[in-house]
Amino acid sequence: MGRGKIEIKRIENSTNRQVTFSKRRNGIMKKAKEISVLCDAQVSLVIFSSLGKMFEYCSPSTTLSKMLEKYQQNSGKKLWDAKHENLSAEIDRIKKENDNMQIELRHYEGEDLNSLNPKELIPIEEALQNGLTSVRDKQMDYLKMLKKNERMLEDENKRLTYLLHQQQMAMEGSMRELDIGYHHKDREYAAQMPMTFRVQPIQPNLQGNK
Amino acid sequence: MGRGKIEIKRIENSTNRQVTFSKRRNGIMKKAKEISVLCDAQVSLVIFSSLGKMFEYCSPSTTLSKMLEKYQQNSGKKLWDAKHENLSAEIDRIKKENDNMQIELRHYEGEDLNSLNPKELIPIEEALQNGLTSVRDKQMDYLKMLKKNERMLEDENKRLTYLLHQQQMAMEGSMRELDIGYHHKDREYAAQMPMTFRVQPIQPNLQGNK
DNA sequence: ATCTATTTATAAAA
DNA sequence: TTTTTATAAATAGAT
Repeated sequence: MGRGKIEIKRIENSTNRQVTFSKRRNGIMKKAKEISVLCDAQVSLVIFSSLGKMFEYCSPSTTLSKMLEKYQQNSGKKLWDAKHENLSAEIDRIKKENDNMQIELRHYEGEDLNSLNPKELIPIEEALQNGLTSVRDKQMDYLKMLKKNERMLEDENKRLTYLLHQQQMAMEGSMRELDIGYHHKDREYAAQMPMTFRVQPIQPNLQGNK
Repeated sequence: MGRGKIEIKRIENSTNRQVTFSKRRNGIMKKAKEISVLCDAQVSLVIFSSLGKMFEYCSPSTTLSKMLEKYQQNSGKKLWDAKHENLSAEIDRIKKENDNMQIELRHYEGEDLNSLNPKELIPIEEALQNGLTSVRDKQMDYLKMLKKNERMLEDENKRLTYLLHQQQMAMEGSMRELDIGYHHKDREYAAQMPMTFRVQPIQPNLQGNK
């Protein structure tokens, strides 16, 4: 339908091909619109040019998504279901894993044991025994740590008490030497001592080192 | 392009509409094929008639799925991603659940305890203790069942031994009465007794009743 | 379906 | 690209 008849085969001349594409694309779009209107049909048309440019038509009464939904129902073919199936398979796999763990947990918690025979009880008992031992070891560790901290605090306290006493003695001595007629009690001196001179207790590490 | 020009609006006559649909559908399919070949383009065309019948064309160099994949990339529009996202969310949810159970299991097995503080160890210890108690109770149940079976077997054995002895005595007695000159020993009579007369021990129930 | 008068699409040229 | 125009192709209405 033009000045000359053409064979239906790839147009080798790139420019001609582009021009023909443009014209025929318009033509096919127009036809798609027309059949939609004339015949009350639903059409979806997606075209990619050889250079990857995209063109689309979809009947106004529908959407591409709806069309594809119907397409799948109608044809039984799968469009995205490869992905869906991958995801679904993944879900099934994880759910199974989940169920197994759930069962294992319940067994550890002493439930659903009737479904097990005596031989199957043995590894569970062992695991529980080991777990219990580990947990109690860990608790013991914490206890030891607390005790150790306590001892450290006590030692530090003794050291500080000693230092404090020494200091007080020293100050009392120098006060007497520089006697200026006032006789203060020890605790009053202590109260007047500047903050920076007071002995600070170390901060005990109650968390242990983790 | 026909005997008369037509307006592009819905054809009210149902038969005409059907016929026109059929003709134009062929036309548009042909055009789709032609542009595919002539211009090296990729075309996907899906048509539903007003009665819901489906027709499809897709360039031979591609598939509808691939086209739609490209469509999504190109347009940024989402076709199926609502569904995908649902599934993905489901997967995430289950995976999280999974991880939590995994951690719980590891704790029960006495691992990764360093990430817990002393307060958190207590419920685990309790659960383990309870689980261990339950498992051992169950094992005890099985033991009791075995013992019970054993007792039953012993009782049955006694009963059978008694019956056997009684029978042998009875046979010995009648043999003497019908004495025919031969003097068989007891065990030889027993060996000649037909199978059906021999005492069968009951089959003990080693599985318990579950 | 098939025919065919007519409209429409478009190849080649500009 | 778009327009032009000669011609091929599509198709409306009839059969």
